[in-house]
Amino acid sequence: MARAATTSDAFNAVAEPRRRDILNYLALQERVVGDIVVSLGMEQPAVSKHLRVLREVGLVRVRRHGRHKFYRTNAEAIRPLHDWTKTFERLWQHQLNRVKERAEANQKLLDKV
Amino acid sequence: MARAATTSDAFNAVAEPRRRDILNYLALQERVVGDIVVSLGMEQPAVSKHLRVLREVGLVRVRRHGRHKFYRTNAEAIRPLHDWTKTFERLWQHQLNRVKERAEANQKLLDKV
DNA sequence: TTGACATATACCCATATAGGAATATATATT
DNA sequence: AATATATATTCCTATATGGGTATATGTCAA
Repeated sequence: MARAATTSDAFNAVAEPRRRDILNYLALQERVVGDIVVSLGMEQPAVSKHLRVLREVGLVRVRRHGRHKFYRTNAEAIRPLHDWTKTFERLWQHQLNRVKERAEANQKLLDKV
Repeated sequence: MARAATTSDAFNAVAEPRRRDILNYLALQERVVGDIVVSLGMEQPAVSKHLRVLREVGLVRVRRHGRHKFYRTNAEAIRPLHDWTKTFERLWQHQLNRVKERAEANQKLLDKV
């Protein structure tokens, strides 16, 4: 089997860095394709292709106005990613505490020397 | 160019669902490869290959004991993912509020009929 | 040393990619 | 109608993938 399609879910879609760039850029306000091309310095076909992937997994929404198309990030589609990562939040806090505690213990030992 | 390597960063590594399964499984306690094979019902070589990818991007840590190897999730490596998704948290809350408000407004109109 | 057990790697293959260049489609303007 | 503008699609290619099967490596036990 090959790798799962980029369009199979949000996890695969956002694995590509340029697509995350696009999502960041479209987060605060909707933008026209040409703006993305200029602002992110990518080729226009590349932008269109990335937008297609993002649209297919629901990460962006489109609105047509004449010959322009306004894209915007659909934050709701990022939520599954957030939810999954969040299940580990407690763990890295715990791991950080252990590192911190050990560092402090070592410091105490050093202080005695 | 082809797709970025699965080992290029955590985003690409966790795009594969079975690797997320493994990370979930190894989150609470370290486990031996054979346990993963049995518990997740995968072929042993497949597990080893997934573990290699996860290890290369720092998502798991290994400890050898005799002929066994204990793997555990390194939650800290998931943090960049969490941080990125978190920047959109405010947005989907906002978008949800808008949906809710509109629903309530529509309900009010219906009540008058 | 030989054999059993645990894990890792090598090899094969079908498949999807991202980028680039060229072209197609759709809409507006004159 | 003809042209310009905005966006999307097609075609090409090099590359990496994940699964399966077989095999290699490493370690323990007798």
